[in-house]
Amino acid sequence: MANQFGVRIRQLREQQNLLLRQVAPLLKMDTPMLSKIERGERPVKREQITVLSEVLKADKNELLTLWLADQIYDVVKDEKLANEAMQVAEKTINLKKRNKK
Amino acid sequence: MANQFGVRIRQLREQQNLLLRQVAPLLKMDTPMLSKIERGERPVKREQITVLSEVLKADKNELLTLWLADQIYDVVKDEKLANEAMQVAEKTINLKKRNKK
DNA sequence: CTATATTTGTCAATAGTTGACAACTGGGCA
DNA sequence: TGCCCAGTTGTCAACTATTGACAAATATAG
Repeated sequence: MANQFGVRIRQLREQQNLLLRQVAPLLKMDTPMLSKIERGERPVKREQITVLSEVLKADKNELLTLWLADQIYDVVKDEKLANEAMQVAEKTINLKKRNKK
Repeated sequence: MANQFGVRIRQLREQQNLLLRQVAPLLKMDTPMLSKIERGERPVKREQITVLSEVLKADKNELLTLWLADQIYDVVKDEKLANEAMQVAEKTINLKKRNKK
């Protein structure tokens, strides 16, 4: 599982000298769970990012971007055609954006 | 569900005047299933792409690229930060590639 | 050794996916 | 009109995967 996200939130948590057991309850999970999330062993839900960014006083967009990048990476990580696929996907994204939808 | 892949295989099938009921059994599925796949209503498994490219005499890499692009698109389609995330993911991909793994 | 922080392993409950089938729609044509 | 035929839609039980929760193990510091 890709994990720039987990690495980053661990970094943020440690910078603020917060313990897993302090942060976990705020996210309504237990300590082992948060540990696993930070190490990318368990997936993070999109909705949890908002709470995380508040608790860790982090920029939500930064975290969201990392989280999305992880999802994307998971899709293509073992693929020879990763770069080609990314290009095609990017084209599609920009096309849809232009069409207001 | 993103569906450049489905659109393309439908196109290929129609170009060759093949019917759903002719192609579906070759892929070990029934007609409704293939119909749904072509319209993006059901996901396609990675392993099915090889068989599909053979049955439809298509370039496997082309189909694989479209399929991957669909997966990527599904991840970011409703995201404001889609482009940023794509950039980050691309960086990661190229980094890992450089590190031989 | 003890206390505290984190990690690992396990598992039942739940949620999601799958393949299969029946039923329906729409078009063509006798 | 009625009957095919190609494709579509809806449903559902069986299966698979994910989840949250907990106990136990490990690691680190005094």
